Amino acid sequence: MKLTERKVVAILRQHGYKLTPQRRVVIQAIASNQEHLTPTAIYETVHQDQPNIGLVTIYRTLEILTKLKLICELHAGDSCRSYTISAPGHHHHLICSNCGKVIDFPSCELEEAQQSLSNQTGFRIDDHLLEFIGLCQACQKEIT
Amino acid sequence: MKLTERKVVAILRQHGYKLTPQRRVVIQAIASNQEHLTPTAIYETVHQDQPNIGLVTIYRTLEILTKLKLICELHAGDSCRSYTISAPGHHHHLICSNCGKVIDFPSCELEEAQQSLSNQTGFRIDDHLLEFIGLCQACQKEIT
DNA sequence: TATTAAATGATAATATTTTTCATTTAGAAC
DNA sequence: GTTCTAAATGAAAAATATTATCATTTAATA
Repeated sequence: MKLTERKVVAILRQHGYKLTPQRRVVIQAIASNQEHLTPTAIYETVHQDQPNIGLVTIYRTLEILTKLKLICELHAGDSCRSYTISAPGHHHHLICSNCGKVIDFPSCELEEAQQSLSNQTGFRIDDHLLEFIGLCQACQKEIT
Repeated sequence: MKLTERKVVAILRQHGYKLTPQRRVVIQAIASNQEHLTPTAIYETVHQDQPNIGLVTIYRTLEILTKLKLICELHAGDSCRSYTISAPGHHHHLICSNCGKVIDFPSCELEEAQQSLSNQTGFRIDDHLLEFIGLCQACQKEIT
């Protein structure tokens, strides 16, 4: 279960951040969208409800939400920086390269690989980036 | 064993691309560097040998080399787009977050996970992005 | 309702990437 | 070696993305 809009809002507050209407719409835009969105796409979306919002505010909000791990930054595909609402705990993403839909999954079987890699190389491994890219069912049909 | 500068040059030619001095120095810069480099970093490096080279040429060369899979694009870390010389076949990267050093490793134990994920979601999975991020031995010492 | 630190928007600055086009050049043909 | 031609280059500008600055506004608290 991904975070809901309400929870994100609550956590933001718990961390001492003010809850502005601008932040609300940014969170809503991300949370209510199955796809991952670039900063510009988010800007265009929220601009409909909130015509005065500045792009800078989008960037600032994304920075905070990322820091608090309320949203995730995705890298695969065309855009090198797009966002989706976070699932709790350690997880990864499966992304549709056609429509951008994101599915997250918790299982991570990399612990072992990571350990042996660490032994072999002497690296201290802190983190990893894993994303799967493919076509969702709907897009498979659509494309054929 | 990663590709050597010579092999990259040969493959480039085999595919009908001309071998210009500019492309040579770009390849050399990437192949001879243990770290991963951003387009700008490559530009600054080659600029020493070849002061007239344009940044555009860097971008164009990187595009071709990536298409031919002679270099790999990395995403983790600060810069969302940097390059390292390619290892042959399917492989992934372990990156030092301090010095940028890149180690590649062939083992990929994701086939199984990928299959079960595909079954669960109905996605057709085409690709995946996996990078490990940590500190190399030298940097571990340096930092403490 | 008043207060204040935090947040915003406007603007500009900087960085990154792509496009356009006239000029140059690598490689093939002779 | 010379000629030819498509491909590649560099310069410049345009387009896009991101960050910094600062005066003004506002959410949260008292």
